[in-house]
Amino acid sequence: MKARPSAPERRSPTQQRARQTVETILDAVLRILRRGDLNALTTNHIAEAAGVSIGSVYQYFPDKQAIFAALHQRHLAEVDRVIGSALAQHGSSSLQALIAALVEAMIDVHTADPNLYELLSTQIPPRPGGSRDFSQRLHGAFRLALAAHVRELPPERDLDLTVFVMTHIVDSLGHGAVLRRPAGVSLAAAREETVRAVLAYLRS
Amino acid sequence: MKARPSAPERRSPTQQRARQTVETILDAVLRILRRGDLNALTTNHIAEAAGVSIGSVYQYFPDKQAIFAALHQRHLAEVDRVIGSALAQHGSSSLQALIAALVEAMIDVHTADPNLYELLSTQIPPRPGGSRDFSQRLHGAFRLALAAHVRELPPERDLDLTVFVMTHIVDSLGHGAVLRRPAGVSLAAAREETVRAVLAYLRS
Amino acid sequence: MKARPSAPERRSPTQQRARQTVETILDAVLRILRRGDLNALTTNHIAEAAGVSIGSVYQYFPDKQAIFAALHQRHLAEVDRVIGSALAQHGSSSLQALIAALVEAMIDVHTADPNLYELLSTQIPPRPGGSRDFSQRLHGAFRLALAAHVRELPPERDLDLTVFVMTHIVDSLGHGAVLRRPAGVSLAAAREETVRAVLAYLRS
Amino acid sequence: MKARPSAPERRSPTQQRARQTVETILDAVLRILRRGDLNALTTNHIAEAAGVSIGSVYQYFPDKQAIFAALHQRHLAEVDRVIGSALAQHGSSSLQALIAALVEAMIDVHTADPNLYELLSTQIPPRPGGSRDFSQRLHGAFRLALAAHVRELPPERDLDLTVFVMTHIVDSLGHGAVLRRPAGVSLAAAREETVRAVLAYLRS
DNA sequence: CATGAATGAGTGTTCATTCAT
DNA sequence: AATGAATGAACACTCATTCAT
Repeated sequence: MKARPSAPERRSPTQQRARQTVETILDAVLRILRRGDLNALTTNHIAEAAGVSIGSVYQYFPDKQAIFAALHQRHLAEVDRVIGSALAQHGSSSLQALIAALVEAMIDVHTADPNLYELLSTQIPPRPGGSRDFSQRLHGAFRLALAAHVRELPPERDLDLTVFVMTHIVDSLGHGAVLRRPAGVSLAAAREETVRAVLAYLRS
Repeated sequence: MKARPSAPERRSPTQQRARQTVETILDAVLRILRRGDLNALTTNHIAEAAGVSIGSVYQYFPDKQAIFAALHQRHLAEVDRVIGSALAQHGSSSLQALIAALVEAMIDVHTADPNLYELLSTQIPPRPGGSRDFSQRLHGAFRLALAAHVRELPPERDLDLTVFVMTHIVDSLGHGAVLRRPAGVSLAAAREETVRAVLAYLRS
Repeated sequence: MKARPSAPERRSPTQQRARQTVETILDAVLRILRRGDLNALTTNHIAEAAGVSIGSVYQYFPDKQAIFAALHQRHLAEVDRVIGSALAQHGSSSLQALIAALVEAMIDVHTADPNLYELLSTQIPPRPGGSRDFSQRLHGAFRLALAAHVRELPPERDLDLTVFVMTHIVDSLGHGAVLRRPAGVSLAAAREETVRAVLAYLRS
Repeated sequence: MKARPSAPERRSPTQQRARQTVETILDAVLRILRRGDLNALTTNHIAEAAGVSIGSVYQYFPDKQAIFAALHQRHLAEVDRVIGSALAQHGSSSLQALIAALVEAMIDVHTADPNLYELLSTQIPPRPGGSRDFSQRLHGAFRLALAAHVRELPPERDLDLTVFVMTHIVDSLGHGAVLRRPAGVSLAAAREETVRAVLAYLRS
């Protein structure tokens, strides 16, 4: 926020280093989550995994919760990016293609770090009134997505409700497809089936 | 152990008292969960909330996990009961009515203690191969349910896959309907919409 | 202590049963000690191993210590018996034979339950002034034993001191021979060597 | 980390402080042992007696056992030192003087903290094959000590066996002289008698 | 700013002991 | 007497957090 009169592309070294440290810490958490060692998610271990001192962690995060909150933000940002990209590529395709792209995108986001979403849902207090952050984004995306295909859909659908349902179907199946998939079910099949379920619901 | 020729329904006092204590402890956990105070789920607090000493807790549960495992069993038993009852009442109704009953039943089970299911999914190690216990029950139920309506369904559906999808839709929406329902959406609407989604998926 | 007018060999059933229970409990402790599971020496486990209820244990022993104290008494009684028997058999043999018999006897007593003596020495508070009970017995035994062989011994030996030293040599080597014997040393060799050490000390 | 060209004896403050804390904790254990309050040997009490927090104890010791293991090491190091010093001073004296010096040295080591050795022997698992660490040291010392006096000793003695016996005599009497000495026996007399017993045994 | 030693409230758990049955 | 469910003080240990260096 400080004035940068001359060198436009330069952040103050201070801020840059700080940003770097924050990222390092968040990456360390993801690394631990990917190892699946949920018991290693202690502040001291996170610091060690990040290669910084525990003091430095508390320099940037007021408490442990704040680390997860930051990850939540990063997650939301990625969801934004991924949805935006899906809309850009398939905005003028058929409804089926568009929905498929969105579903694929959402599943991808969640399959990259399957434990992350579970952690966040446990650790981030779901603020009363629904996880606004999250579904507002999907809300907007789906509104855009569906706008071009209104005629293919039954009229009089409550958009809030529809997005609520779609979000949960996609989340839950994307998540479950990675963590709880039964023996005989392939990941690809689970994906296709999710798309099928969402489309069927939309058209019903 | 005392002779009791006429009243056959009596258990030995010893076992009865023990069973009672176990139930008291499990109920205390539910009470804490309902209060939403997830941080109060310590063994000592559970004992206090149950009105028994910490020693009594460990008389019946080898460790903290075992408490949750017992709740898991209770939950599964209730799912069994509820599904069985739905099948009994609507076994010969239309597919729509049957599915609606099942969905309602499942949602009811989960809405009674919305935090419980979340806790269990976090604390009970999902045994490799999928949470067999749980979906096996739904599997059987749906198989029975669908058997009478095969003609209404598209042929060649993979039952494992179908149950996997349905289970997640019902779980996720049942759960989300209670915990994350957006402002403008009523619980009844969420239920109806879940039924609609499941039926649409089944028929697709 | 109750009058037994007619049946001379009969104790009162009450007392006999009590005595029996006490022995059962003490035997259970020895059994646990022989298994080497020192962590299983809890009152509850002792009761279980004895096949009695924990309540019964406290019927006969005011507290846990008292159990070990009773074992201590039993141990002392056995030492008495064994020493007496050695004196009876070898009272008129050579000094060497007598000492050998005493040492063997003492080692036998300690090797039967090597952990017991260690436990007792840890758990029984060594009353100030030396463990009178124990060495008093050896004291008397050795006094008797040595009396017949005064001429073989150097004059002017302090008997208290001599017994103190002998007791410790025998105890320590008898114990160590079982629990800490190095690889290349046989039990028999350790015994012989103990006799040698004691005799050498006595004659020095 | 600061430049310190002239004073070479300084350790990094980090390590020094840590080392200090470790020593403080170990000293606290000895202090408690000297008070004889064996029940106060809890981790929390040790921390309190050391004037550090319980957290600091666990910063340096993985568990309670490790505290005793560290004391064991310290004890062994002192035995080393003391034996080395005895050998250095009396290496060329008579066998009697040498043995006397060794015995005195060992007794001194054990009389400083008579409860320590008992605790260690109870708490440190005696690794199979005999407490190598310990007797190996005495082994070496005695081998050196005896080497110069072979002619005074009977030939064909098994060195392992001899050291085993001597070690136990010295340990047991050194220990007993402090903790279980009978009323009429002075500490000095007990020491002399131990030397006499060891020499008599060696020459037998 | 970074460090990491130090903190201590709090956790899961044990076990000697009591007492209603 | 005998039982064993119940008790709860105490234990070993963890971990989020602070602060002197």
